[in-house]
Amino acid sequence: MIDDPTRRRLKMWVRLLAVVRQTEGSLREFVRVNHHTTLPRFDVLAALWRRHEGVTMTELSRMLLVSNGNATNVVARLETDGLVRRTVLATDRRSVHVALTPAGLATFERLAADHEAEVNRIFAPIPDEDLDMLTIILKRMGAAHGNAR
Amino acid sequence: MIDDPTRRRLKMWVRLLAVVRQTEGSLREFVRVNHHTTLPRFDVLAALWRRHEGVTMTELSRMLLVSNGNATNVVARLETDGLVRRTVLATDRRSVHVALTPAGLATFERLAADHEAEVNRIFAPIPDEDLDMLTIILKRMGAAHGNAR
DNA sequence: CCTGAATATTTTAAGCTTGAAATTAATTCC
DNA sequence: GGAATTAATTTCAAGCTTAAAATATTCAGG
Repeated sequence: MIDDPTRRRLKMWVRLLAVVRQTEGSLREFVRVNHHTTLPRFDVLAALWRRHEGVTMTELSRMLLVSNGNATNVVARLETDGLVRRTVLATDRRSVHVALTPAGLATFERLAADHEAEVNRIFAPIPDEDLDMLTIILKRMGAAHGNAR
Repeated sequence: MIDDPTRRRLKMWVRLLAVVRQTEGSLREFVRVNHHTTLPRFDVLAALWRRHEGVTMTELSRMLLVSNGNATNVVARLETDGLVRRTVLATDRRSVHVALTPAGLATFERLAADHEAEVNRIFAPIPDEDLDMLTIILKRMGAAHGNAR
């Protein structure tokens, strides 16, 4: 019972969740204090930066693993602030294309550099071997998720 | 630049976040469909189950890594449903003691068994070695977090 | 062409979450 | 003992998030 593999998986999940929540807490505080913004907004900007030609709302919500309604809200606020632009596609008027504005690009690039440095700071104590091993295992876990559904 | 250790840490974090979000999505769906409840409620019940003598609101929010106002809300809803009990401490009338009711205990125990099985199902493809390695690394990461602040 | 199914998005209602302000109680320090 | 500080919790406003319903558009058959 002590080494019950089911229990071991549960404990790993609890730890995984704890590490992620602590880290998210640190990063949330960091972007709030230093850039007056939030993680969901950062995530949207980052997704649009990676696909600088722009994406549809459906693509965006899949990239971020959030609901479509959620994406609508965050994007709407970013549009109000002039950081992203929404345009209805001429080829399919159901679809909405979202892309960074020049202001959004500039904002994100400032933000991203600091964010990366902060992530680096937070994980600095993790030895390189752990980091590599972790990345490999996470890659496999992501793949398993994809297959499971 | 390709093997920039800072970039490696960032990529690991992005993967970590993705795995956790996918898993949370699966678990959220699972508890919603099978038990008509949510993950935040489950988390509170689990924390109270682990400390069956009950905890104060402050302890609870620290255990769950959420804000105090958040804990107040979720606990208030659980109290309405008769799953937890709140009592002002006689020794310190500022503090509120929260504990499972018998109904809450019964509900949680049904829930927990299924939840554990689902976590097991989700992580079943992960080999035992990966699981052990992951647990060790996560333990170190948690410790690093503790030290960093 | 027209109707029905499928697709993309927004809207809605409810709940979750945060950070800050407000409230209440205990403690400390003259 | 009373004022000021500290501590525990709740309240509040704003934003985040989801699932489901509503809207609008496209597509596929007849």
